[in-house]
Amino acid sequence: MAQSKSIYSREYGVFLDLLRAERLAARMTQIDLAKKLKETQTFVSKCERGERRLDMIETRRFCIAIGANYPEFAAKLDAAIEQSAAAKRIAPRR
Amino acid sequence: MAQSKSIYSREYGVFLDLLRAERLAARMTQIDLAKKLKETQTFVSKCERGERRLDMIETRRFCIAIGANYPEFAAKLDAAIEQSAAAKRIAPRR
DNA sequence: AGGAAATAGTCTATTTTGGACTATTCCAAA
DNA sequence: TTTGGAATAGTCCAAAATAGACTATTTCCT
Repeated sequence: MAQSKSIYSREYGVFLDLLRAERLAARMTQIDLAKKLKETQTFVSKCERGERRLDMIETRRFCIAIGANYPEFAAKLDAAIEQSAAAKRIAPRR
Repeated sequence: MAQSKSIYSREYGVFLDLLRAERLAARMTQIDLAKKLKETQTFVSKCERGERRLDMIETRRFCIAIGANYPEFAAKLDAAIEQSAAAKRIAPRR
C-alpha cells in the first residue's frame, strides 16, 4: 500500500505527487534519476513514497537532475497545497 | 561553534542563513516562532542551526508562521545558492 | 503466458530527533 | 562596569528515522 509509513500530512502527499509527476514528465526511471543523483534506486523510491523526507536543498537537487525549474516547482507546490486545502474545506474529512 | 553536526552542504548553510534572516526581518524571537508553530524553542534553535533538517512542507510552515511568502522564499534561496556557487568558482575552497 | 524492466518492501546497523533542562551570550539600564 | 533578564545554544539519551544491499512485486511489452 502507498505511503504507509512516515509522511503523514496531506501537504507532504501533494509534494510527493508533484515530485513524481516531474520525473515522469521528464521520462526518467527511478534508476535514471538515482544515477544522476549518485544515489540508489531504493533511495529514490523511498523519497517518492515519503519514507525518506526531502529538505529544500535535496529537492532542489532532484529538480536539477530531472531538468525542472526549482522556483517554479516550489510555486506549483504552494499552489497545489492551496488547492488541496480548499478542497478539504468543501469536503471535510470528518 | 556553529553547525558542527549534521547537514552541512554549503547550500544548506545558505538556506539556514535565509531562514533566520526571514525570522529576524519579521522581528520575531525563536520563542515567538515556536509558539506559532506549537513547537519548543529548542526545536526552532536546532532547525536554524541545521541540527534538525526541515523538509519542504515544514519549511513552508515556517514561512507561513513568519509571514513570508514561500514561493518567494524558494526563489530567493535558489538565487542565493547560485550566488554562493559563483563565489566558490572565483575563490575555490581547495 | 513469459520475461524483463521498473518499482516497492525488508532487514538491521547507524544516524537523527525531541524536548526537558542547563549553560551561555547579548544588551540595556543602573 | 555590573547586573539581570531576554534570547539563543548546548546536553542527554530514549525513541524514531535512515541507508543500502538484497528480495519481492508490479507493470508492460510482445
